[in-house]
Amino acid sequence: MRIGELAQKSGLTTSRIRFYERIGLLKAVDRRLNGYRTYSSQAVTILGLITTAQRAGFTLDEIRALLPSDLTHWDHAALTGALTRKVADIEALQVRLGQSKAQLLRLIEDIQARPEDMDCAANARRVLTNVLAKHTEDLTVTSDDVRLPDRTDRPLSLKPGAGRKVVSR
Amino acid sequence: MRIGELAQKSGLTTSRIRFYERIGLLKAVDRRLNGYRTYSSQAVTILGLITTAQRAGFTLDEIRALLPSDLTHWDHAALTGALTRKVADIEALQVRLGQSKAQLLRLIEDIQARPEDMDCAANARRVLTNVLAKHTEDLTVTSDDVRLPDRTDRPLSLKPGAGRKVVSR
DNA sequence: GCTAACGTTGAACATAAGTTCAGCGTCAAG
DNA sequence: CTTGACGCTGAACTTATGTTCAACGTTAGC
Repeated sequence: MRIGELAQKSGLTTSRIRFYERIGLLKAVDRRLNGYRTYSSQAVTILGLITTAQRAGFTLDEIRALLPSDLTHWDHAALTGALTRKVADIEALQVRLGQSKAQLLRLIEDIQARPEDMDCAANARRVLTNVLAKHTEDLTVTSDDVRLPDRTDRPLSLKPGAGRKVVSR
Repeated sequence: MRIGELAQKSGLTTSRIRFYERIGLLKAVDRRLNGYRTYSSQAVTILGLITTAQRAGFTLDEIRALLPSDLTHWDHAALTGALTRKVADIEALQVRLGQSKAQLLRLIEDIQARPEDMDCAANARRVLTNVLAKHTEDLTVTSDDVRLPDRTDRPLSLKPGAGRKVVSR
């Protein structure tokens, strides 16, 4: 089939399919004499796998490292290893999400719990102090701490090495 | 204080502080006659708030929209609204994380549950079919469905509008 | 033979949140 | 007076995941 049909069958755009080829992720492609790409029905499966893996939190680089050229011949060890690590990543993120959610809920309550006799400015200071309490602790500790406190100070997202970043320098 | 001291006190880099100023996020800055930036101790608080909000999943744009120029004068309604929406975003992501994790665990089990009498190729096909089952359903349904199935087909991350994307076109 | 739909390419653009760099100015100590 | 640390600017670069565009080639139907 040509690229348009593959796009339709896989639900991806043609630009995305060409992009995957360019970065070496989709190698199952041939060329007709006129230069048109041709795909077998395997390509649909591969694209399905790619988007499924993406949904599960794998980057395209990770997927490329795991996807074999022959779909019937996987690297079992690497695969289950990567899957297990991804589960751990997810669990770590779940923990952080729970903490963030709890902090937000506490904050919402705290804002609404302004004592009748307190003016807004004072309330703001009170809430502000509470919000920054944990962070400031971190800071004062960090300032002459040797082991970094695991970098929880970054946006919430499921990135490959989200936990243990080794700054090679 | 000058920028270096603020960087040290806030734990951010000077480039990051200048960047925040450039994008209009940190307005609490004055200039000496020599061109050097000067900050009050409020700036430390503001930077602390910014990184705390970032950790909780707010983008810099969102933070800019919520941060008042006067820390004692917040927009209560906008703030609690944003906080509540962020909690909802987190809950949505928690659900997706749970699903992804469950799928990965199922997949790991499935890979290891290869029947003794089945060769690797056949096992690969079996597992592959299972993995893609849900996705293929989605696809066949989507093809002539009116309401989009809520775009769960994208990487896991906590982005502002992660749930309900309105394509204005 | 024309037109519409499809295909090709390379390059540029988009986003978010910064970092890095070159080239220059300022300031305090020795 | 020199040196080193600190500061300034604007521009370019980074990462990941694509999209968009212009300019051109191919093919099928009429």
